[in-house]
Amino acid sequence: MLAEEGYANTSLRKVATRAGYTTGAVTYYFANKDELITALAESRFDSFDAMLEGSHDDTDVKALFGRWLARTDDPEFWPVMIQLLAHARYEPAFAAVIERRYARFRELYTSILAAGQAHGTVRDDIPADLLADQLSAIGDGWMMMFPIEPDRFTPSRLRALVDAAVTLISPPRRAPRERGS
Amino acid sequence: MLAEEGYANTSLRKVATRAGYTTGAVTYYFANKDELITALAESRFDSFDAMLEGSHDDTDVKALFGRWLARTDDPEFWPVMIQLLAHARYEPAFAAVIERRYARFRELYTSILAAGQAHGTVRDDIPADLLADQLSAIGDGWMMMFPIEPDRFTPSRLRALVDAAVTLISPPRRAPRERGS
Amino acid sequence: MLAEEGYANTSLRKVATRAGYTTGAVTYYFANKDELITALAESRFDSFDAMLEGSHDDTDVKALFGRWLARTDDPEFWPVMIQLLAHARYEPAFAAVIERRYARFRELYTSILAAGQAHGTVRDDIPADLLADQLSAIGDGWMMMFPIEPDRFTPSRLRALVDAAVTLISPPRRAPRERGS
Amino acid sequence: MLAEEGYANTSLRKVATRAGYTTGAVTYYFANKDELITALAESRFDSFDAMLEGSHDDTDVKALFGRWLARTDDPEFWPVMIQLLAHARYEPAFAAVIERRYARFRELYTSILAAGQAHGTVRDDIPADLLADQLSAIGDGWMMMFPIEPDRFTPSRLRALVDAAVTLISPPRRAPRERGS
DNA sequence: GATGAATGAGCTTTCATTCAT
DNA sequence: AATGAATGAAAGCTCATTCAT
Repeated sequence: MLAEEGYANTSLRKVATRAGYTTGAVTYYFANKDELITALAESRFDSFDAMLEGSHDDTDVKALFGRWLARTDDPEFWPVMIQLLAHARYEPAFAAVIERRYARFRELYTSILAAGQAHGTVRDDIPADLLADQLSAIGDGWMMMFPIEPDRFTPSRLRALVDAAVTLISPPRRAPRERGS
Repeated sequence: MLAEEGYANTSLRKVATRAGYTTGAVTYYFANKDELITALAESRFDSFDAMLEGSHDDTDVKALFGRWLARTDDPEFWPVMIQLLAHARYEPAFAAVIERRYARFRELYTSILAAGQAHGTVRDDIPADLLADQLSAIGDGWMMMFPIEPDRFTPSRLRALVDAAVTLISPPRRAPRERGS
Repeated sequence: MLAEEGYANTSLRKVATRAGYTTGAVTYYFANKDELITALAESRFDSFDAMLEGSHDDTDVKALFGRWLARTDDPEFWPVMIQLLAHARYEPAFAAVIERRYARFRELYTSILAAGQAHGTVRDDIPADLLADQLSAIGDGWMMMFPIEPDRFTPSRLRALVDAAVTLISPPRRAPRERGS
Repeated sequence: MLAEEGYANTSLRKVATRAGYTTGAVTYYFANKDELITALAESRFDSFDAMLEGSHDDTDVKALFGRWLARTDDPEFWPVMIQLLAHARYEPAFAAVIERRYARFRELYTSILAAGQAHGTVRDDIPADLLADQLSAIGDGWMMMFPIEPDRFTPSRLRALVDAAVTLISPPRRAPRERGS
């Protein structure tokens, strides 16, 4: 519902009906709308965690991005996240959940990138935590535009974007060009 | 109101009251809520355009980012944009406005970056349009997290992020490890 | 509605329907249920004030009681007051209205009784303010039982109660009885 | 709950939670809300009866009033009674309980006052049953105002009110103004 | 004896919208 | 240009009640 109708148009009533229950049944399990939304957010982050778990001892940044992009398989995943993130600011308890979860992601990214720097597969002229922030921002930026312009995100364009991102964080190649020589 | 209360909590009533008018006055100027929100979006993009106008014949990418970040002076700017963008998907007429405006930005970015590549100030191993997409995504990603975790965006952190972004798109310096060999 | 159904069973919906309007029309005039109830209370006290106005420079306590009892003409008056008073405790703003209004009544009673004492028509072995409190309590006590046992309050019984109350506050008659002599 | 929140805000859910049970447990013992509230009323009247039992062969009206006022020790007693009485009208089965119980009280009062009249401790120019009604009304009147203006009912004011009530129903002393003649 | 799931109706309140004035 | 009255729908939520377990 969040993905299809947006937060503002998502009502307990509609959620209940869609689930084949009455409104009362929903409020029986979730004290209020906040709790319902927060539960949804936690569940989404859980599934996201599970995805990352696989790449835990991985230093392959490209594979990581690939998994992130694989989310576009489910055309609802990103739109849902956008609705949740956009609303977070106005539900402090909910914002706390997001802060906590996001912090974990950035830590993970940072450690992966730091490992990459140690192995020489990631450029080391920028601190790992800054690189993690940039990659995280790139992912969020894509996520934000995807619901608005899904057509721009063709598989080939996505591949090109991933390749470009990987190039950005790779160490400079040996002899880039005979510039000025 | 959008920034302070979020889209879901913004009503014509509240907007009218805050403006010192009655609800009827609002509906006199805007046929319906969509029109009001779309007008707001256009106005925001206009002010954004005006900002970019200054850097039109500019090839200094860092200055461009700086202007983008200068928006954090107005703590409402980014939150408003997030609310608008998050809602765009569910208001097709409104999404069209955003698509059109965003396309212009990316074109501008692309031309600036292409100019930079021609001058050798921007790396040319990635096509300018892909770089523009990445920079745009980075900006959007920051914008999205800012309303949720404003405290993370200290001036010094922002400066570090800008510097890192500039480093990412700069031409690779002579590979450091070649130096001593 | 208050009289017929009681506070707990009085809904804005029902009030609106009974008035031939929609719920929205009610909430247009009264921001919320409290305000509606408070407005009703004020109006009731106003009509009560008007009643007392007539006896302002009156020292005839019996006439005063008579007017109070005349309220039983409108079989709704007392039940409404009971509902309002019973609910007052749980609506502080509303309780304030009642406190203020009741204080005025007691002052008026006190001044009337004091005048009666000066004229020798009211016993003076009890301070006027205490007498006023007692009379006020008697009136409230009747009011409270009336809605529950209306049948007990026949016109003749009411007359007897008024006469008894007047006797209670009258000065002892000269030679009550040859008791003990 | 009745005392603290008022009848309109008292739900089976809240009662159950406060008792440490589920709603189902409440409906297991009480077929419906009416039955629960009626059971509460009976229990309250029982405890009130027990109080009166002690003064059964008592002719000391002052002591009787004293016991009535002692109820203010429990700041919930009167508010609960008010909620019950105010609601009685709208629950016929419940009103019947109150009628029956109140009738008993008045009978008791009447017999006590009649005994007092026989002993010369109570004025006999007003029939005992009317006096009983007045005293009952006074008690109810206090009870009604207590929850709204508890601060007015200081111990010393209560004592003064009791003394005044006793004076009201006492046999007239020799008329003071006759004294010196 | 008590729970937990669920219903269905109803509540107060808010809202976008309409329209006569 | 703007108000004020009113609608009608929907919102989030609460509630008494039922009933299988």
